Amino acid sequence: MLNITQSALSHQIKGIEDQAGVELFVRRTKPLRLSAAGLKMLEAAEAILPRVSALEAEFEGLVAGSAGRLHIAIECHACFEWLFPVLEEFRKAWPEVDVDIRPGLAFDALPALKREEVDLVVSSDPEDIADTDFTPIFDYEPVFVASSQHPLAEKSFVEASDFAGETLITYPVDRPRLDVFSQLLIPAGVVPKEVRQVELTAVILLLVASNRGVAVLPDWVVREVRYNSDYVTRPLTKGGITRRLYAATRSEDTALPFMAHLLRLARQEAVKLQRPLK
Amino acid sequence: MLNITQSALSHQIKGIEDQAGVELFVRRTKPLRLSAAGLKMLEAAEAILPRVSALEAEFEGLVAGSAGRLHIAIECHACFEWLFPVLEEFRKAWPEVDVDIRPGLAFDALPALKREEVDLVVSSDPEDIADTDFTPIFDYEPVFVASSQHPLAEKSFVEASDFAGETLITYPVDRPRLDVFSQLLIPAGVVPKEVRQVELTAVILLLVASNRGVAVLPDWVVREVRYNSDYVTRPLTKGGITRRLYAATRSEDTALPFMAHLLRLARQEAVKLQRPLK
DNA sequence: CAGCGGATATGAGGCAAATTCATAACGCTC
DNA sequence: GAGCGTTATGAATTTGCCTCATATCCGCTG
Repeated sequence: MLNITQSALSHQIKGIEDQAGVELFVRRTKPLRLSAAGLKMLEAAEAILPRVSALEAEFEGLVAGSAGRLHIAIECHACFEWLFPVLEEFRKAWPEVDVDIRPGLAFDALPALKREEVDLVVSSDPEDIADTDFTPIFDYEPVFVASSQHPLAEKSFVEASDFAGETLITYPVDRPRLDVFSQLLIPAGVVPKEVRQVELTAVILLLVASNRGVAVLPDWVVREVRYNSDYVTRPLTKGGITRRLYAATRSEDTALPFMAHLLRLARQEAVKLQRPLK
Repeated sequence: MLNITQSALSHQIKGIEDQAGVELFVRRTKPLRLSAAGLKMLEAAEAILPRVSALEAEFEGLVAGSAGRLHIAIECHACFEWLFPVLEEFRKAWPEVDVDIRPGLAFDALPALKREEVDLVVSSDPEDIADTDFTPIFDYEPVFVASSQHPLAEKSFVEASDFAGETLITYPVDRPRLDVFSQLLIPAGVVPKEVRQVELTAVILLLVASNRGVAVLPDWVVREVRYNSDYVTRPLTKGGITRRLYAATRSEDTALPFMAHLLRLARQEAVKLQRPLK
């Protein structure tokens, strides 16, 4: 059964007994029987060995591609909103994949990707990094949101200078990571009167509605309020600004079946987001 | 830290990686970091290794004599009654000892002792077995119990022939294992009119009280009903029969500290049993 | 960006540990 | 108590692990 000679097994048993300092078998009887200590060891073995087998099975699934890890860092703060339904869908298809969203990596996400701390980074700023692929997911437009009572509601579009006297409500991240700053205000050298940082999208909208400030959010975030008369949404600059969202992955992982599937699902979800909701 | 060269460790890691078929470390970075698979393995190790240490600690306690196993078989059916409080006491003193009463070994208990299926047998029939010690615990007297309404209540003692017309209530074990039969009826060649087997002592007493039969029980079992006017107790034969209860143990175990302690506790408990209750 | 230095990997050789083969000892059964 | 199946032991052999020596890799510094 063990593909080993009887002698080797006998030597092994003796070895374990010497190491443990106890007799594992009752030799007084014929045939051999487990002693009290032997039973304890059997108990332990029956707890441990399946754990080891499970680990081996997990590794096997890992090389077969049916299992794996998919820890996601999102630089884009609002992306949670569309990512979550995607992951819900994904989990059903790949139950063996360990899915997680890692918060607190909003910055420094790309180095973390290389260090294998995460496996996918959602980002708007592709860089030319070796062994890292940036797969486009969808385009979006950062749009200006204000209360319909706000003076800027009169304009058909807003520009950098319009922000000079405003209170701008943003997510709590560094300014260069925010589209308003990186795409509009920093290039124009404009600084808003005040910047207020708020964690939740719903709270930002609440503050905007009560005219405590203005915000810039991705179009798909504000699609829910576009037809709400409390708010107005306006393009940034005359033609609007378009940005592209990417999924950054290690090149070795990009072709992984579950990774490809996630990217497909993400693009699908994006299409749904563009549909005006009725 | 491991008392091993760096080279050996590197070889070991490679060996595990080859066997598991996965990379345990991310070599892209400096210093080395655990990969997803490596983290899984670490998780498993942190579950398994303490389990192994616990086993080793248990074995250590075993050889030190502070731990051990004490599985008890009782041939004598009623012995449960006095054994239980003894074990309660014992557990407090030897928390590391695995104490249990093994039912269903009422017969064949001594061979089970040799086979190390149990570690102590309570028996009234010492045999001369090699490597087996019989330590006396206490003497008792099997006494006749009947309803005070029963005709035999008139006699000052009962003898074998008195049982011929009676319904005898016994524990559900083979007749030779019952004191009435082995000590009285079998030698005299008497067979009761009927034998009814009942599991619980309390139920036996109930049936006796309602005059559905008579019984023979150890004196310490019936001490509670001795002064109850529903019952009478009478010696078997004029002088009464005396029996001795023994604890049978493997000779190698008899001197074990916890074993000696249990035997002492058992003898102590026996003294309490002999005291008439007030 | 070259070059340095610490960290990790590789290869060959030696040695200890595990396996095997041969056989002895043991415990049952008849 | 002979005979058989089971378990243990010892010596020879093989396997596999460790060390030493050295190569390679990677990040850092100037």
